[in-house]
Amino acid sequence: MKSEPSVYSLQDLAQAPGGTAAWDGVRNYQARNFIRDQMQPGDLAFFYHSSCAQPGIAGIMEVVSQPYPDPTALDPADEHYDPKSDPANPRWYVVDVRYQRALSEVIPLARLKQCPELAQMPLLRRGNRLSVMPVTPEQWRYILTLEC
DNA sequence: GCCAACGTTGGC
DNA sequence: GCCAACGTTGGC
Repeated sequence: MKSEPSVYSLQDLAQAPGGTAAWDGVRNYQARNFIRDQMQPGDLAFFYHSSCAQPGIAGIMEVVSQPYPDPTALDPADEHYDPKSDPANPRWYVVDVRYQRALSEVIPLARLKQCPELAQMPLLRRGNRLSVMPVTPEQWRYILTLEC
């Protein structure tokens, strides 16, 4: 799950009450589908820092809620408000995530790209712009071996 | 700041 | 339903 650290970083999540926050503001249908249809409490996720000096995987968090409608989409005062989202038929979804730990060092995108084992990851596909995407168990385990 | 890649919008 | 124009993402 990607976030720009200048907007919301792993450290921000760590300092949130209970280390927990709603992963809100996702406004892409494919990413929405992953949240709404695939995520369950107990799932783990990498926190990826994008659009920054060192893009890469910064830490690990846990999904701690079922998917539910994104409240920011229904709040006219919120910058992520979507007037086309209907409370009776919500268009956008969130899950709550809880900080688990930071990696010993950020695993840079450039390092991930060097690994043939990870070539199939959507994250590494050319032109990928998804902010939420799946990681296979094999990819997950392999990435953790890159942590020194 | 540049620009490639992609998603969305809207005219037809 | 097509597709050009536009906006956004995100690495570099």
